[in-house]
Amino acid sequence: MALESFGTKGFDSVSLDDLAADLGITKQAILYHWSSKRALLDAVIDRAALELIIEFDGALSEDGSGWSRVESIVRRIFRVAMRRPELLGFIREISRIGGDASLRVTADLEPFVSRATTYFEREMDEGRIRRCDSGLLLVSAYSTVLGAATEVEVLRAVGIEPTLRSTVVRRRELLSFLHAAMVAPQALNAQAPR
Amino acid sequence: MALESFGTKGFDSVSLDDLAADLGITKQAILYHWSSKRALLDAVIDRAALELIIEFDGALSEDGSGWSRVESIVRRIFRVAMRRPELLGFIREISRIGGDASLRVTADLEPFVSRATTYFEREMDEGRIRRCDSGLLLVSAYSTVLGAATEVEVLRAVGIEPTLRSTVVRRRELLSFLHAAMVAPQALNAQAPR
DNA sequence: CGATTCACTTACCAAGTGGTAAGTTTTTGT
DNA sequence: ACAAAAACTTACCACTTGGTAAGTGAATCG
Repeated sequence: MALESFGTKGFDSVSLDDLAADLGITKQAILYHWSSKRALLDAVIDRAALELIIEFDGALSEDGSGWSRVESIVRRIFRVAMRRPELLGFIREISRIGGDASLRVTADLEPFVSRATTYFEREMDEGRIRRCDSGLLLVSAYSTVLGAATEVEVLRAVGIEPTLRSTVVRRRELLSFLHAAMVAPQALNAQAPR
Repeated sequence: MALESFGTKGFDSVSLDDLAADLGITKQAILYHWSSKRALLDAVIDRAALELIIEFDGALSEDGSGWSRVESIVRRIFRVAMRRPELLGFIREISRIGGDASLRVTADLEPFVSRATTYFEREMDEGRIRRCDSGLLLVSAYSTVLGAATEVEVLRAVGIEPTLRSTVVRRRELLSFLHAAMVAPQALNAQAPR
């Protein structure tokens, strides 16, 4: 699948010949279905965005509120990062390519982003999440989770081998990190920063 | 400079001819100094790691303790992300390339990582930072800051244009996020980010 | 049945790719 | 001053790139 190659090796590093060879067909068979490599990228973007939304959007509709739902999303992201690392890698690759590709993935994911920020806003209104800019909170949480889930090399640099067991530990630590960062302090005298 | 191109466009997307044209020389002038494109990459890795260490390592030696020093590092990362985005982008690119390149940057940055985790451990011992795995804390903080500083497309997706003013806001929000995540509850009384 | 459309493949192509070989200018050491 | 080494350039080369043109066998349709 093109998504896997683009996500792990990068768009420019994967030739149509490579892709075709993996699929056991010829490059021209690909160019028959998509008019150019760039058109193929657009199709892959749409597909990746769809899969991401399917993975995560459900968590926003789940029962439970406040922290428990955030926890649910984080667990899903970790699951995706473990089972489909190329999906998250692909989104990052698109960000780097920039231009039209970024606009496309942004547009594709807009409904999900919109739902997530709306959800955060409501939780803040009800005092279950520390008040702050919901968009920035989403970015912080996103990049924190994505980092812990995908920055394999960085993890290795701090002496953490990406084994299954360490992933469980990592997820627990991260949830604790996020919990501390996001959840509004209950104690009356404990003042939130800022 | 090769670092800039590799960091923004990706290693495979930048040809030696492109690089040479930017520098106003010929491709073979590059291949005279480095035996291959790959050898050039190694040199750029070493240089990038050196510059990163110069930028950040000083913050670990600064006066102040606990949160104030973390804040100092975050401010430095933001400064680098604003002024030299290609540097952080390059590190991410190396992670994606993987293999020997990753090992090299890991080895280059090891002294800094070592100092940072040691610092965290001490702060935890003295109760100024919430106790947790220091390596994972570093990764979480690293990816959170790097995300807020560099994930321009993601920020755009949540409706944040990367202007100078928004960066200041973003940094303040992020410091607040990190403060909540890292600082031990007991230490909340005295120091909160402005 | 025959024609047409579909889903390819084979055969190319011009423009690049990293890299080599050999020649040329510039700097350096004595 | 002059040779030698350094720092290039020009000229190539084999190979890969995305993309085009034309042909081919199988399915579909009237």
